[in-house]
Amino acid sequence: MPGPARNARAPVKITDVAAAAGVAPMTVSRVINTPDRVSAETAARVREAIERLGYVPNLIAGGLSSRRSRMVAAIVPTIAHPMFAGLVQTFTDALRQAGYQVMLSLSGYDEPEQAGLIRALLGRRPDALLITGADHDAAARQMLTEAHIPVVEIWDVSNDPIDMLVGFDHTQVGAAVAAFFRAKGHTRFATLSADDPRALERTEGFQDAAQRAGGQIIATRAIEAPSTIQAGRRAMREILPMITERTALFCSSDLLAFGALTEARLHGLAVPDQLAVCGFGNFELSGAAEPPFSTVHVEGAEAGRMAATFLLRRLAGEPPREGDRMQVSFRIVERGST
Amino acid sequence: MPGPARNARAPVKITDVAAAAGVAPMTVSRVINTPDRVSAETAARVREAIERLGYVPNLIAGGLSSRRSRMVAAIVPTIAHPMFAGLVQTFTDALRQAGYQVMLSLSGYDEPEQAGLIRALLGRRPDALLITGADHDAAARQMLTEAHIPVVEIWDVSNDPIDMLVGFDHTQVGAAVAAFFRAKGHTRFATLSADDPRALERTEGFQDAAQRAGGQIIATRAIEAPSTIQAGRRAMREILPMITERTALFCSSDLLAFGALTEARLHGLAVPDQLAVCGFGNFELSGAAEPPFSTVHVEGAEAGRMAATFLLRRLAGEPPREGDRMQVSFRIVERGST
DNA sequence: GTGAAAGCGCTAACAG
DNA sequence: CTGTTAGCGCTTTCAC
Repeated sequence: MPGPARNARAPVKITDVAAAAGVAPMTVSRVINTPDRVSAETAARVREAIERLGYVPNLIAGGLSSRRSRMVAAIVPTIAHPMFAGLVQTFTDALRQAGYQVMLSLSGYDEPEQAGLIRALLGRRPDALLITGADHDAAARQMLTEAHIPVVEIWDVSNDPIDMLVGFDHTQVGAAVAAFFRAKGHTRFATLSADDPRALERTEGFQDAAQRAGGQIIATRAIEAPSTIQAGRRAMREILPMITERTALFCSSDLLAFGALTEARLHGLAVPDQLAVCGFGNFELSGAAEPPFSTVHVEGAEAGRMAATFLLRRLAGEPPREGDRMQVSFRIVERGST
Repeated sequence: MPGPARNARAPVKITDVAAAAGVAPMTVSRVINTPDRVSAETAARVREAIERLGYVPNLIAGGLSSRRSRMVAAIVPTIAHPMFAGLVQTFTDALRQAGYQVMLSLSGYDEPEQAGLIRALLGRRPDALLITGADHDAAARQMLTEAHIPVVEIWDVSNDPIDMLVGFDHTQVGAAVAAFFRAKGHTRFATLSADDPRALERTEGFQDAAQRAGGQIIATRAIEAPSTIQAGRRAMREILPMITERTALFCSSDLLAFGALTEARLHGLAVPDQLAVCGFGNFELSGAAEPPFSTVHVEGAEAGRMAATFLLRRLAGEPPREGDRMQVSFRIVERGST
């Protein structure tokens, strides 16, 4: 047992600062947390002592006492994805400015461990929690509910959210792309998709809308999440033989779309005349590649900001309200591959 | 199976479980932390109570008492970068398996806030800390030292590390690329670089080695970090006029390299005959783009794993040792753009 | 194998 | 404006 045996150099604590400044510990606490309740001179003396001793307040102890950890837990599948990376950045920035620290956890795309992860995070008593997706198993949902903290679900919609929600309907995204293609006269459609729940929703939304509009699905491929360029190329090679006439392809990620386009070009397919392609995500790649390609843009950064705003509002003591369910907007960015 | 409904808003604590199981709180604690010191029957009874009440131990309280938070802080500039995303993933996974939670913080590329960030993290009393880079200002360095916890610096080398180190010499990377180009008979060189410290080191290492070998630097551009494809394209357009003869270009990131190659192709430059290009990072893009391009591969995932191993060793009570300074290996992956 | 007492370092709540 | 008194929920230590 490696316990804390080595107390040769004890860390500075609030009583040390208090003694050095000739005040009570509580006064030191006030200087740090509610400076306006302390006289200027006292505050100056205390600050000098803090500085001199290199005091770093123990937020663990403070959190236990105040029952506010000033931490917010965030669960996202991955950060390797520009989509989530951007969202996490803005979310984190917004919360940091309000004095909260974000505990980020990566859940990956297999969700069996989800409940365990949530348990581990709740053990740290975060003041609030953000979680990706709106479809959690019973155990996870129960823990989240019983934690009695503000929770925001992102990146999806749900007719039965746990608490707050900032997302969009992936089915609608797929349908919008199908409508976009239809308006350009397409009747033959294909899809390349990762197999995570939300990518599949987009794909199904696309297929359903395309078929309802009288179109034909001539090929579909689902690859194991996460999406990669190489997976896009491989999948495209498989469906290439089926593309004998003018076809419109929807990919659940820009990485897949880029891979598909690369492969299509190698095989001499004319884009967009023989093959029209639309991706999802509006990664830098989609606009910076040559030629650039069409994609669906989602306001991920805005979603991160909104999620933070919702949580902060509740953390400030405001009651839940209607507007706590927000649709994140998306739009199709047309770039010549369609 | 979730048990009887408990609508009481007060969270379940260890004393509730103890009462329900008819034991002392200490016994509940043992069942959770040192199960082998409790009789099987008692343990079973306690576990049943834990389950039934939905008890989630308060790690904040436990941490305060045991002086071990079971948290490890990690500071990286960004996660939008595949390099760091991979490193963070393996680091996090390795620590989670050992029962530690990683507090991830994004520092961005402007390092004035560095000390403030470190202070905020240390306030949570992490048991250990990982930080990117080896060049910290005096205040940051002092806090890190006085925290008396294991610290590992990554992604760089230093002749004066704070504690442990897992990195590589960016100057050497640049020099290796220069030698590689020289061996192919190049004498005219150019560079595209981000302006963060380590990218600049790689670039300078390249330039110095190229010149010492009798080569000539005909063009250099530094763009503001972080690197993007678009920035690579813009910078490439600027230096295109100077590429009148066979030239070898080193880019501090694969994103810049991809942008440069895209632009070069648009302008009809023959690759690699008129322009040879080598990137850095071995992002998926470098191997999956068509044509694929040469780059420097760094064992980032391995670095994350090693950093975790070093920290865990020390957290297990082992004393510091020599091997705590590790060179991460790199190699040039040749792919036809050179 | 189990329990009782005594804090961990800080802040809420209440004086003065 | 400042200080005092009690804990926060858990684990350490030591007793049985």
